[in-house]
Amino acid sequence: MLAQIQSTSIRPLTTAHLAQTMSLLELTADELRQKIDNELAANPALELGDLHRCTVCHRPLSEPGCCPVCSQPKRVETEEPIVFISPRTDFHQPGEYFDSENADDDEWAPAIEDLPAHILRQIATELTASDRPIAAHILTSLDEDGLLRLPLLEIARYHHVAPSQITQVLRLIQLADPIGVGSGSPQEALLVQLEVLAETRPVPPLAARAILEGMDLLSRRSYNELGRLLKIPAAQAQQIAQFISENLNPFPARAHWGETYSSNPASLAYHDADIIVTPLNNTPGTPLVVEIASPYAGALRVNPMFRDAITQAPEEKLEQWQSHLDRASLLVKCIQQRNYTLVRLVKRLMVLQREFILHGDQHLQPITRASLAKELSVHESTVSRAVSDKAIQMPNGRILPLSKLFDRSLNVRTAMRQLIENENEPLSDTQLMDLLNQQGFSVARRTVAKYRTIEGILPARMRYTSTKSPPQHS
DNA sequence: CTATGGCACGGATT
DNA sequence: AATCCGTGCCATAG
Repeated sequence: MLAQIQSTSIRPLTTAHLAQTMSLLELTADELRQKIDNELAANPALELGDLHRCTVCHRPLSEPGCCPVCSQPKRVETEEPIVFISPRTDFHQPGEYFDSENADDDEWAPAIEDLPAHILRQIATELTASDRPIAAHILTSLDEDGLLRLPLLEIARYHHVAPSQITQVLRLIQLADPIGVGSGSPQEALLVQLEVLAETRPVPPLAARAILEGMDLLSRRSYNELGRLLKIPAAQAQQIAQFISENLNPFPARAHWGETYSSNPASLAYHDADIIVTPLNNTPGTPLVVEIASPYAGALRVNPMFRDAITQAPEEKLEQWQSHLDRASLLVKCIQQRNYTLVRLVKRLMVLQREFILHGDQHLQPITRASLAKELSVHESTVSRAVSDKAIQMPNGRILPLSKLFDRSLNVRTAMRQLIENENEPLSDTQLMDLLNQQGFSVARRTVAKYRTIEGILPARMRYTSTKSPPQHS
């Protein structure tokens, strides 16, 4: 990589160059692709060479040879993450990648893909050949809210398969990124979201029943009636309703739910994950495989013919050509710099947050951008730029903002939630504080209260009724 | 009197 | 330089 950087240098770096490197760092993969596309169109000195492909799986690579995954199929002895730059953002699947002859390099995914494509890409690897047309059928039938208004039986009949297979495919879709998408009703969507949410954090025990039985009451906000239905105090009913409205979304395709029905198209734009992490295999010490999306990586270069031609440039064109050449080489160089920084940063991040990635919120290390910057001996703002606006896809398929890996208090909050979840009698903030301090989290009582409200948990006094009332489960 | 929420301050983060 | 976050102090509710 370093050799490549040096080989394209023409004029020495200026502060303007550095500025561009920094601004590139804060672009997401999609934004970067757009910028490159613009530059490609405007600058004849820049060209797109052939993509390298993995010799085994044909996956596009930024460097010639075999991709890091195929070349290390059974490497389990190291916890060192495998981080590499990928020219595309697709999920990696050895052997099942594009056939090289069918791969249409001209047709890249659009910068902002539509919802069906977004979902399909997430679940593509889990679909069998016979599932594919079904998934396509379902995805193209989604309405604008992300709901499926088509009877399942109809789809089953159309494809001549058992309804159970349909539900199986549908299930995959529902668990994909706008969670709950493809559900038959807002109700169902809420339930799916609730279920997924419950995997990582406690949810009010009666929330499922509230959705199932009291949907109309929820939407009418009649908490008293809801309370009566669930045999709980109205205050608690309201708490549940609040939880639902804050954390769940009956229309998965809409980014936000609430009074603001303003159909804001920007909020519907799902952007790709810029980073994708998967465990290489399921053995305990398995390395993490991390792809960093960087469009055209390895293919973008300065046109060598253009460079040669400049020696014979007509006098009046010389200045313009030279500037084209400079711009082109600068962009290439800056992108390589960007990728290099990103790789280093992500690599370190993966080591630090390995437990979190594999085992969830509780294991998140409260690291700061500043500390990471120090370790990598770069400026803090560099880390800040690199992290901002980017999204990372976790092994479970969730796409979350990269900044979540820098949450200072998530681990404490999850610990606190668990304490409350397992409590026999409501614990006061002070008691919670003591317990948390025992676990090594030094937080003040006042802070516990803050976290509690952040998590939408009622004060101990109000929780009393909920614990004492019928211990029903759903 | 105890448990919480509000306000504001200082230090960390961006 | 602006902003966010944890915390202490104090008022208030129960």
